[in-house]
Amino acid sequence: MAENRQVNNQEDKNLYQQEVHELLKRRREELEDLKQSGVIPFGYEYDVTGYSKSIIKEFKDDAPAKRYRVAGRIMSMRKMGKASFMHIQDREGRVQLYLRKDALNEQYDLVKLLDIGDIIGVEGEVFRTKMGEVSIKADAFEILAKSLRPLPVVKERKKEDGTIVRYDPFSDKELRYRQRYVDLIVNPQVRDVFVKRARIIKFIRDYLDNQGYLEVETPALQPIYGGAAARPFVTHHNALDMKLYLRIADELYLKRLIVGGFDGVYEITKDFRNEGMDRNHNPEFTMLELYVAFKEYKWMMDFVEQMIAKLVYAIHDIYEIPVGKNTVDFKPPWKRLTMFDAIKEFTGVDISQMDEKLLREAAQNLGLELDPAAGAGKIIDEMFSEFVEPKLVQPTVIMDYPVSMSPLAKPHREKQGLVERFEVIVNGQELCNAFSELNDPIDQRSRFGEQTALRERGDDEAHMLDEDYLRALEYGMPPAAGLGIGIDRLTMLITNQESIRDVILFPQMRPEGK
RNA sequence: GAGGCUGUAGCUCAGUCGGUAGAGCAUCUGCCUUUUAAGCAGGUGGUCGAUGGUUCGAGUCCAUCCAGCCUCACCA
Repeated sequence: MAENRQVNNQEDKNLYQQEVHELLKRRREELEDLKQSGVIPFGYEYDVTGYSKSIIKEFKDDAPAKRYRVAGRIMSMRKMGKASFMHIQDREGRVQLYLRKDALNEQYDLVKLLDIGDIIGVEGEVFRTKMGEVSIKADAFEILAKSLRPLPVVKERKKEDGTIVRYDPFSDKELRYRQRYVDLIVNPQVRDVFVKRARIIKFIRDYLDNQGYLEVETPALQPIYGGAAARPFVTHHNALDMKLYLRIADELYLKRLIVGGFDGVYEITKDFRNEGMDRNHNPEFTMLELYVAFKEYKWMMDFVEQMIAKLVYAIHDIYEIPVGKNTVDFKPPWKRLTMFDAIKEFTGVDISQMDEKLLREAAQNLGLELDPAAGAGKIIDEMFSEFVEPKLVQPTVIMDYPVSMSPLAKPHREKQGLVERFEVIVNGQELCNAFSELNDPIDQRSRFGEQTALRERGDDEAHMLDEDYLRALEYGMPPAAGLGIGIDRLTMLITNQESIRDVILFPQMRPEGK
């Protein structure tokens, strides 16, 4: 009850502000004026025959004028008494309109009721103005949606060298994320990032489909979560009266499908992890996972290298792209280092023969502060994260990880205590994670046992024992290589965005309170 | 979770030592039929994030809270 009242108060307040605020009030009055004069301020359709950029591109000064019907949002206006110029924005970009009284006759009176932000449809001939801009001379227009809120006005000026100066850009990050629709309208570069994101996902999907891999869907609601070390979101199913978790990874279900006889499956979907948020973490994020039967991790290295390089080329037409202050060259082959060699290269310390005690000493000599509970694997990971990872700017494959950090990966065929796992590091960050999949059910059970022990010691991110997954492995899973790529971070890299919030349309935010 | 920075008009921002809240754009009125950050003249518009305190007086100083960003921690 108290909650309802609060909501109502909030609604009242919003209504009140809409009533009172001068700019909102004015637009509502304009809307009434339009209705009074018999104009429908929210049209039903518009038969569009041309788009801004294409129209401008196809224009020829010496050819007969072409007619088009265009539709878009008014982004700027210059009203000059009996003639007006405006730019409308459609899916391709912007085009200038020229509206004059002697072409529009009595309809010209409506022009004074148009605002920046309104969506209109316009019909007319293309021509070039005295100042040289290809424009559309309107002989009719319709209002398709009257805008009732003032759009942030971003003015642009083209300098003589062709570069565009933007004045008063809509730049408040909080407002941009909360009102992404406004961000997309006024910041074309934001739109571009999300178009690229879509192209990235489509490229990957096409690439995998063309190689014969099957796209599948596995449960997002899971009774037992697994496949990664993370805390889950918990929910409840009413009819079954049971606790369910939102997936933190797809891995264990996809490998069940490898058991089932599909020999190449992938999924591109949302995972959910109940953790802190920062420039690299959003509670829901998009993962690609791929599993290929009868292959192992070195095959997967070649595969990822090719796929990512081709992806970068498909998006940018070049392998070298700017990432932050650096230029990253994705052209294969990429440097490959074992984790031990990488640590040796950047710290001068050879840890390949060290036991936990020696490792601890070596780490402390390098100035690392260690949790006393940290085991050998954790210490190695710390050393790597601290001294190596930040320095790897160019794509680098790091391989052969300690077994204790990889409970689902297959033991290294030659090196005791390691698994056949690799990550690709770019610009100091993990781009993907992959390994030869553990298919020995006895070994897998004992790995789960170690995780259970960790869980009992209070590590709530340790893996849960998944009895059904073990049952599946006991039927026999072919050897397989698996790969995980965070699509959001991949997109950050390829579009050179420094925050995950800039590649997610609606990033998670605290509730808006006023 | 800790520290730092930020919050002033629809947007982008100034605001000095505590002394009657400012600019540009948007918006309104008037003029203007090839303008383009259109122009010219004149207006409107503010719970200074919220609450409390100090003070004769707070946008400014103090405390608490809210939101955002950054760094660290946690975490892939």
